[in-house]
Amino acid sequence: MPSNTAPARKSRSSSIEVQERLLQAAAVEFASHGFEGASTRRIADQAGIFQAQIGYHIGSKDDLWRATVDCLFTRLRTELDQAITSSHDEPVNDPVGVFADVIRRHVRHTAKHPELSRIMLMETAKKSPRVDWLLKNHVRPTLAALQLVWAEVRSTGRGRNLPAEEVFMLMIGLAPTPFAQAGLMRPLLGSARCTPERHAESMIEWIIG
Amino acid sequence: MPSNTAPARKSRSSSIEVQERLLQAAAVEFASHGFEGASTRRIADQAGIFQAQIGYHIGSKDDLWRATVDCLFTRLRTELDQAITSSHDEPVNDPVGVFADVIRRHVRHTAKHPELSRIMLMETAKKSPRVDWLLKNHVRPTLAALQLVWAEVRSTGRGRNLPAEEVFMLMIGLAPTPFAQAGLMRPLLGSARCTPERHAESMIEWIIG
DNA sequence: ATTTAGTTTTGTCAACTGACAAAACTATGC
DNA sequence: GCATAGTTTTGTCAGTTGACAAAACTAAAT
Repeated sequence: MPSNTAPARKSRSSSIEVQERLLQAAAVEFASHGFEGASTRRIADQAGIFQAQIGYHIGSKDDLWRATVDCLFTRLRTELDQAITSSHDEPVNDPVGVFADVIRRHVRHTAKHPELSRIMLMETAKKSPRVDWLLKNHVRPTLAALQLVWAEVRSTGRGRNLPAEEVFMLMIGLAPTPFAQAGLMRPLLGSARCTPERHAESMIEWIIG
Repeated sequence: MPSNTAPARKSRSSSIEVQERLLQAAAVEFASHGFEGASTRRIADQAGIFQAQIGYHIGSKDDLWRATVDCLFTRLRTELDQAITSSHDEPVNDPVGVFADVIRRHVRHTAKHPELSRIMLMETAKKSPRVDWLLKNHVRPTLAALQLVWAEVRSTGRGRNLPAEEVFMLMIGLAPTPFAQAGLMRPLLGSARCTPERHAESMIEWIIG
């Protein structure tokens, strides 16, 4: 690992920039080949660095996977939090509008960055240390935040009569489908129906009604 | 490849039996590691044969993948066809009941054999020769059959006002979620909600209403 | 100018990958 | 009993994998 002390050295390509390219390339590779199928050499090539630098900057292949998911999930969480926390500032309280906004942001984000959905799709077949880590550090915290919003929606009497768990399944299972399985879905549904905007409105209808 | 002529020889373990074990093992391996991550040696070990026999009985790794998907999809199609064709014999015509039966069979089958759903999940991220082959030989024919049933449902005035394409997406995207992503979904939703029966009824409610 | 910490580059390692060749084996047909 | 077709077993091939070691390099601190 790089500098753990001192006032941050400078370097030929600023270490941070290297890590960014690395995590970006890793996301694409893990998303298209899964953890085992992914090659650290291909990732390094794509990032324009040497394979051994992965070990230096991040660590093992497993460390790289976790760092990649950390990065992707943080970006998603930031996006969703904008819908949730911004509502607290407003005087008017419109939980339904907030939840619809969450759905729209989630779908848009999934369409623009299908990597996270695909990585989760591939690694969550059965219990594993990686899945446990994923649940503990990212999925459960995110869903806890969503659950609060959904409870508010239900308390206004609006929204379909669905338990929060089913809403989560609809969001996790359905939102990425047209984009994370684009090779199958685009020929099947047509490109028009695989638009984020259109898919988001469908999902709002299904979940909120 | 084995006997292409003559009255089917006998052998130490009947060639057919070897292929069955092989395809079974291949399904599990491809489903858990994807095409690239799968190892023909692990598959052979699991089937209790030597790696070189794969080449003899089936062919290349790619041939093995296609043979595996052929086998899995045929089994699914047989299951679904029982719901569709059996209704033609009956004097009473109840498209809604038939479609609900299709959903129940699909969900049950996906729960019992998650391998096909997982293989499709992993390989259909983007267009590829394998995806083209999958669409042409299996997905499109199956969906064409389903489309007829859905049209009948809609013509009775029942069933939600959804285009067939969205119904397909719901079925393909949602039916496998609790089982093909069991490592994520069971801890999240609880085992009780991951029952095939319960999930099937939820899906019938979402699709037919 | 020289030390020092951070970073890159090159090289190597055993383990594994899929494919192929050829030998060994086995049951059947004649 | 012997040839034959079908099947299994063993061995090998070049290529790739993740990890590690060490050298080379660079920029800042003294």
